[in-house]
Amino acid sequence: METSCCAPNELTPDLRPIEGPEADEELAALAKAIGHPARVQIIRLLGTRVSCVCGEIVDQLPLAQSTVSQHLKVLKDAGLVRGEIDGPRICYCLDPRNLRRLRALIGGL
Amino acid sequence: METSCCAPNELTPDLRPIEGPEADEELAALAKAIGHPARVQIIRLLGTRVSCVCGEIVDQLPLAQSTVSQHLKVLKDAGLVRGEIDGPRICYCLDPRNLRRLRALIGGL
DNA sequence: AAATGCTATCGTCATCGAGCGATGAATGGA
DNA sequence: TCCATTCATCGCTCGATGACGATAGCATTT
Repeated sequence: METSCCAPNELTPDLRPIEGPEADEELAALAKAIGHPARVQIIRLLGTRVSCVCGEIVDQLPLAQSTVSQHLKVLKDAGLVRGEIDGPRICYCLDPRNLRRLRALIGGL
Repeated sequence: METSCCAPNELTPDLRPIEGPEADEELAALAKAIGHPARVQIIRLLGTRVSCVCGEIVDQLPLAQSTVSQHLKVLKDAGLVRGEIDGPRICYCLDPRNLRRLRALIGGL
């Protein structure tokens, strides 16, 4: 049915503090997840695609499938990317909430 | 003579592209440098201090002096921090230019 | 000249990260 | 039911990272 596989992009305000020990940990974790060129590329890919991508990412990167899967796991664990099962494949998309969170934290520096 | 040890904060516009392979590498490198809680704390410290700090950083962090020095080196290599010799000690300060650069790159995601 | 104080660097160790091929689990189609 | 496709996970190697104590370099002060 071609429903967008990505969540409805909730717009509730983010009340988490922008500094303090927890914010430091959070920022470090998010930044660490982006701290690799391949993962930056993945995020860019997911940003440009209107629909969410699945294994096309593997085709776009000069890396083995297992390696790309690892990078996706890192991004998913950091909360920057979500993956939803779509039949035999898995549909990845950005998590706009945590991306905004990252921008806010970086902006607070 | 208590001259501020930090450079004059030049305001020339940043013409570097915000996306593409080079930008990906650059963003990854900058993010990687921030990808550790201690380094986030260091950046925050340097941001709040009016004057540039030197070894006070060691006092503020629960880490050995050599470890802090290592983290400072990482931040310096990434271009986020500058260190200038000030007599017997070394004065560290943020590099506002590359901090802005980081914000721009993150904003471009 | 010698001593002190501040940082950087070195050596070491444990852990993590990145990369790959091979294997395994789950789904959809033949 | 069996096969093909898709993705995750395992096992492995190797280099990078984080942490520390100890040591060396350098400027100021005595």
